[in-house]
Amino acid sequence: MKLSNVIISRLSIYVRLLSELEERRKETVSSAELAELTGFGDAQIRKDLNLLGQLGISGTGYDVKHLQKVLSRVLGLDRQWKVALVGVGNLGSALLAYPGFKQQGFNIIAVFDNDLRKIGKNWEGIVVQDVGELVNAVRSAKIRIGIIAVPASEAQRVAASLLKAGVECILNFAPLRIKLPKEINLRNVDLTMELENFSCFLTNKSRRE
Amino acid sequence: MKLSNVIISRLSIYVRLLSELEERRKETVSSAELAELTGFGDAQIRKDLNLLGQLGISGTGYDVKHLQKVLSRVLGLDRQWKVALVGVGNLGSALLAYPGFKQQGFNIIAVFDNDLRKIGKNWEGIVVQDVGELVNAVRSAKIRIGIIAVPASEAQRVAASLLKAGVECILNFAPLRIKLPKEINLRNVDLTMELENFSCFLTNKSRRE
DNA sequence: GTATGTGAAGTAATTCACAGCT
DNA sequence: AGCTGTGAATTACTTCACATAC
Repeated sequence: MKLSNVIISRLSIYVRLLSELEERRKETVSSAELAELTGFGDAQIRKDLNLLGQLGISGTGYDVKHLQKVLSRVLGLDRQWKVALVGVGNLGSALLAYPGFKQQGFNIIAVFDNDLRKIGKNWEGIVVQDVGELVNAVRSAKIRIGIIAVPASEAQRVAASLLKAGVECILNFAPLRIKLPKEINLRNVDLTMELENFSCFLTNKSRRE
Repeated sequence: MKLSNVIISRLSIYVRLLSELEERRKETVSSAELAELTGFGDAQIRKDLNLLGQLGISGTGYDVKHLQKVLSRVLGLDRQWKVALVGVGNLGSALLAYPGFKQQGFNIIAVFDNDLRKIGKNWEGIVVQDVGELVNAVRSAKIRIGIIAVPASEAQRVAASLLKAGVECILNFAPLRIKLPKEINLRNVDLTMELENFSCFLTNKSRRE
């Protein structure tokens, strides 16, 4: 079963919505209701869910509890994941303190920086290690997910270390395109790019008016 | 000229790459070189750039300086944008301290929170205002871009206030799908979703092996 | 010769619309 | 009656391939 990124993104949204519905003791939910809640089309929701098996009941909808269980399993949320974070600047610290990660089973268990003032310090309960120790530390802890929250100038080097350490997935916050072999699952969160989308939108909007 | 989001994202990448090339005193660049640097196809790059006019010179490539100027204008990077930030928790503080925004002309000039301990305090040079003042403050400052960095439970309400205040673009960091009229340019940065993509990837990968 | 601009072909994602199940 | 599952149609995005321009 090969799920594309856009589908996985929607599954993430469904699973969150479902836990909400479950809390509200809702037993079943129809694709039309999910469409209303998410803003996606109802057919799309049925298509997405149908990829995971025949989960729906005609005339009734989907069983909230069951669907949530299936989605959680498919997304790998029924287990714990170890994560390495590189860079404890403003953004890195914020990520480390973000409670949402642990809630979903993502545990940042190793943190690295190259700033001597930070190395050895306790940061949200984790001791910051020298980035020079990254390869060994990440490899021996068998960490498969890495987060890059360092300045752009260092990001490519950090990525190379993570690769060497055997990491399979990298979330990059540095505003540049890292080059990595394509078997690595690389995702970029580029905040400036998001704002540039807005400025482009507003610029062209005004031009039209 | 209607540019889709994927295209705007690529234009953002090009413009950054070009400023790098300009610093290195590179005069011209070909679509093949840009393809090598970005990982996109060369035809795609030519298609993207061609949307902005006939900017290339056959047999030579694109003039770095000129192309950069055109891209900056299209993306609206040749002017200043006022931004409102709602929520000064871990993430909000990190965004406020992030130097990349100001560099690109995005100035966070108003900050809001509902925490009495934060209201009135100076945060990176800006006084935090009560979220109750948001509508008036944002409207009178004519701010068109808003960033939501509050917990999920409050995000929809904050979005409604921003809408009321006349904001046209909203960047949402809360892990839920906000409902807004479609003329608002809403973009979501969902960190948990990114990690869920990884856990899904790793789960299915292991299953295959 | 080298690199652009661009129709045509190919691929992916979404929406439509309805047969068939409960 | 109500809602799913799904081929068919549509739309969006990407890649190919080559005539054209420098």
